[in-house]
Amino acid sequence: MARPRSFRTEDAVEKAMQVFWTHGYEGASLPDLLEGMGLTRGSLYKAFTDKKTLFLRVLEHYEGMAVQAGVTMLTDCGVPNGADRIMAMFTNSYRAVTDGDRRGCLLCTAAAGPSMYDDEIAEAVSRGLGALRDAMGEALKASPKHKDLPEDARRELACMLISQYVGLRTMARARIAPDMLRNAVRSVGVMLA
Amino acid sequence: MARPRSFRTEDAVEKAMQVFWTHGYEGASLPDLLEGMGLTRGSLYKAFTDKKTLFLRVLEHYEGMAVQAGVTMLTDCGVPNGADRIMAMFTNSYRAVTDGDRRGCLLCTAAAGPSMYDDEIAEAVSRGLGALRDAMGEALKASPKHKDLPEDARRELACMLISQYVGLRTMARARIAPDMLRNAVRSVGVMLA
DNA sequence: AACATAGGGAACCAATCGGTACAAAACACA
DNA sequence: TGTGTTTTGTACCGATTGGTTCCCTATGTT
Repeated sequence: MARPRSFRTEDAVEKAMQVFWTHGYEGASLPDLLEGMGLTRGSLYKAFTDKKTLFLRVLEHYEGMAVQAGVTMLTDCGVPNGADRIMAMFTNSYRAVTDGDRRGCLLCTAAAGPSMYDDEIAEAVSRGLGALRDAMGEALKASPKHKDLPEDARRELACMLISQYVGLRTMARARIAPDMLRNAVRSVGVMLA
Repeated sequence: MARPRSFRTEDAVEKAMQVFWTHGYEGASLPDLLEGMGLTRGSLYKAFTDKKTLFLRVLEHYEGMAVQAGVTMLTDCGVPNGADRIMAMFTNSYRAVTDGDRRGCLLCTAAAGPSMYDDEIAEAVSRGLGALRDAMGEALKASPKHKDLPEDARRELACMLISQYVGLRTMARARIAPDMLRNAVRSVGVMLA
């Protein structure tokens, strides 16, 4: 018994995600978001309360998209060797850069930014990176070289790989020479081989 | 034949560094800086032109302090095994967190932030990380396990270690569970051993 | 047709942003 | 002690920040 939304909420979140992804949380202004989402102030605030709430929605969306894609890749039994799955993920991150996508990872950008001061954002970041870490652990279980390691060692290695991931994607944003990223990825390959 | 500065420029830069270190570039407002540096708008703009110029000065200062400290640690021949020097650096980063310092690395925070849009800042970040990478390479030359590797492989490994460093310090800022950082560091230790 | 709720758009808000103008004060040198 | 030069402090600037409020219109349901 009321007028329906003229936009799908998820679409708006998706578009907001693109804006935050490129500009970061603090760097994305309201006008940026309004333009990117294709709606006006009134609609935005009615639908999402405020900027931070929108950002939390976006982080959830990102978890459901990019993070989930990573988890799927890492646990994809179609690739029998887990180390290969991990390498695929790192290689993808590197290729994104050579393809011109220097936005890095929304989670990693948020990690360096607002999560320092905001508990809810920090928690969302932790949650996303934790999911990736667990998926890394699963992948290692499917790696001939690592499957017989003690559980602790595998878990530690997964943490290291996440840290590697965060570093790689953060440097991508900083426009570090692509060589450095490629070298890092190659070295991860050597280490896992 | 004029009135002299009432503050030492380097002192002011040092204080500005502290502010930028905790708040990041965009997160540090002029009032934040003025209070932290203990001077007024007029003095700041006369001495440093504008915020960005000040930040570039700060980055230089950071290179001369923190980065140089890292380079010194990595190339310190007092510790004969280069791998030990590298581990000392990672262990220090972890201990900073357990000691309550969650600011991470100014360079890494800048990497995720303004270096995306500003060439000069991006270049300064690259320069600092490059210096650390080279020092990592030097340390590896002094590691029994790595000194006989081909030059390329060592260089690649150095890139990976830098990426690891950036990841670690970025996650520190994000208030990721310290366990994750400790695990990552331990795993680096295993890898280098 | 009437009602309830939604969106759309603009006007408006106080606060803050980085930055500037300028007068007064403080020093070095003669 | 003057004189000239620079610093310092403050008032002020326009622009932008995130956020609110309003009214009008559109579109469902009953």
